[in-house]
Amino acid sequence: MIDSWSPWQIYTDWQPDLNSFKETLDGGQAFCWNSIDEYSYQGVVLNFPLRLRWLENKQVEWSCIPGQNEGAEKLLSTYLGTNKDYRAYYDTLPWRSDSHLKRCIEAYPDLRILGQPDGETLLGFLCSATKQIVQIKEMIQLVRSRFGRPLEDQMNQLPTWADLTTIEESALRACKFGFRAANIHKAAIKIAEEDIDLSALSSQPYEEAKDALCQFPGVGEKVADCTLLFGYHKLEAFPVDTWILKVMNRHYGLDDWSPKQVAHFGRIHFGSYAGLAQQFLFAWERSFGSK
DNA sequence: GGATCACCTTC
DNA sequence: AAGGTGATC
Repeated sequence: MIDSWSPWQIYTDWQPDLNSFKETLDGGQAFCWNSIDEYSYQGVVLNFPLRLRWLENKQVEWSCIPGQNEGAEKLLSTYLGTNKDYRAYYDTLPWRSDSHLKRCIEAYPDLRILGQPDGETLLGFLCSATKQIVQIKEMIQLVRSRFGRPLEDQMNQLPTWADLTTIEESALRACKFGFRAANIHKAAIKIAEEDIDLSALSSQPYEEAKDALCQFPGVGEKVADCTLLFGYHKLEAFPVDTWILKVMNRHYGLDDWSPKQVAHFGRIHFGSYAGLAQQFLFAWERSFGSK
C-alpha cells in the first residue's frame, strides 16, 4: 500500500554499531521483528506497527503508521531505552577483571536490553521452552495473525491476555504451541479470574515480582527472569538457559553446576546489572562460541 | 533435596 | 536436540 508508512525519523538516543543493532532487536529478547533487508526491520509492538533501520553513520531511524507518531515515539523511548545511562551500567560490570566478559562487550558495544510490554514478553517466553528463536517467532506470528486485532496492511496486534481467555487450547496447539498451549490457556484464565494486573509487578521488587510470575503454569525461574529482564527492565534478573550453562562451563569453569547454582554465581559475580552481562555472554556464545 | 522423564513438534 | 517446567521417586 502506498503511503502507509510515515517518513523516517531519527532516533537520537541510540547510535549502535550494526551487530549491536541486529542483536538487540533479533537476538532473542523479542520475537516480533522481521528483517526487511540487511539494515532494517519491521514489527508490531502493542498496536503500533513500526519500522527501524540502521544507517552507515550509526544513525537509527524509525517509521510508523501516519497518525501514530506521538504514541510511537513514546513507546520507542521505553522500548529502546531513552535516557538510560548504559555507560554507567557497563562501568559496574566486572570486565576489568573478567577478560571473557570484556571480549563479549567489545563484540556488541552498543547492545541494549529492550523494555517490552510486559504482557507480550510473558507470552513470548511462555512459548520458549525447548524452542529455537525462529520457531518461537513462527508461533507468535501465527497466533498474532489468527487471533490478534487487525491493524494496517495485514498486520495484527498480538492477542492480549484477555483475548487469550477466549482462545481454546486446541486453537493454540494449531499455532504450533505444542504442550505450551495448556500453560498459556491456564495462565490467561488465572489472570482473568484473579483479576491480576501484570503491570503492577513493575513497582514490586525483583524477588516479589519473580515469585508472582512463578505462580503461573509454565513459568519457572528462567521464564520469570526473561520476563523480568526484557519486560520489566529489572536488570538484576539473570536468566540461566542452556546457553548460559554452556558459557559458565566453558569460560568460567563451572562444571556440572545446576541452573540454580549458576544463577546465584551470576548475581554475585556480575552484580546489580547481571542481566545485561548475561545478554553479552549469550550473544557472543551464539555467534562465536563454537559447538 | 537432587535426578530423571514426559510433554508437542519440527529442523 | 531445541532458550524449560512440573511431576515423581
